[in-house]
Amino acid sequence: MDASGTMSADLSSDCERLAADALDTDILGTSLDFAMHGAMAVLRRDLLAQLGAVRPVVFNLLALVGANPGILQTQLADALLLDRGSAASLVKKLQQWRWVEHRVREADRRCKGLYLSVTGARTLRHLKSQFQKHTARFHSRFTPDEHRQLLEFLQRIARQ
Amino acid sequence: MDASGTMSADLSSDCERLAADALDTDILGTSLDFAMHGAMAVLRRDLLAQLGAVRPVVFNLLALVGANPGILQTQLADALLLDRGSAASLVKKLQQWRWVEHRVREADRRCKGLYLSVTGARTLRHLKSQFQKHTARFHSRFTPDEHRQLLEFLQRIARQ
DNA sequence: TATTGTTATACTCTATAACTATA
DNA sequence: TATAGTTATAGAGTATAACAATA
Repeated sequence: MDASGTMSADLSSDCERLAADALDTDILGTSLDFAMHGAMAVLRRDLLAQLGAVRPVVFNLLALVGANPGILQTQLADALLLDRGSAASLVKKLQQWRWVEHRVREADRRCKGLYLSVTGARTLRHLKSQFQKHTARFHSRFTPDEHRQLLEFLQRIARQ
Repeated sequence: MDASGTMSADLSSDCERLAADALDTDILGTSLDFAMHGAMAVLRRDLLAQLGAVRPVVFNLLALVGANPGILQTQLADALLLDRGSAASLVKKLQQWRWVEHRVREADRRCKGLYLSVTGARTLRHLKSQFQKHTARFHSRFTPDEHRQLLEFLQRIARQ
């Protein structure tokens, strides 16, 4: 349609856009992948703005170390859905920032238990309060039942 | 816990991992962001394996051009949630592969309408059948009602 | 001045693979 | 031989910004 609402028979001689809602989204309209992509994009943009310079994966890692003092890198990798190399790079960065410390386990010197530093613990508390603001904005779009249901749906997809 | 099921008072002298299901997931357990991340990872891995060398975004782009002959790059960018630069790079690649062609609109020579080539149309048909196999694997985890509900939930998040 | 498209560049995220040290 | 961790590299995906052509 052009601006006056009539069909344009020849697009190549009419630079009006097809109206956005006149676009045929084809498979995209019912694609789980694409709907997920869109939801992720919005969620992520909001979370990034809320956490500032801290990446979401760093927040997740801090939360896990905070809740599981002595956790190993390989366990972090598993829980965060990362490979060992990516987990190692992250941990190295967090150690340079002095947010995380490690102690080699004497019983098996290959293993390093990870712990939050005092600074790391303080940072985590701050990030959690920021995360709560982010979470609240999206929780408010769902009833408690809907939210539980959505989480269950997502976990059903993630289950291998 | 160690292998015998007793608590280890001193982790630093015990290299047993905390059992995976004994990990405290803290906020990750109820985090929409993390659940979404996990679901996306599984969906995406499956889709990549099914589409072979073709990236999901390329499939989405082909589907849109196929369903909307003459569509503009900026419209593609909007629909695919990309910026114009990324859309331009994609379109350029697809033109080099001879899957997509363009015609400059004489009424406004800034605009290029995009169309599938014969090869592109054939490729799209193949990719759609591959995509269906992927889709079927995940649809089977949901009743039709649940699937509709999940899509609606995701769109509710994506709505700005 | 606004819009379409182009190009170069850079950053995030993650994977792969080769490596060391320890068991 | 297997496991924990390290490091270098590469690729996908996307954003930013400066640019040209057209309106």
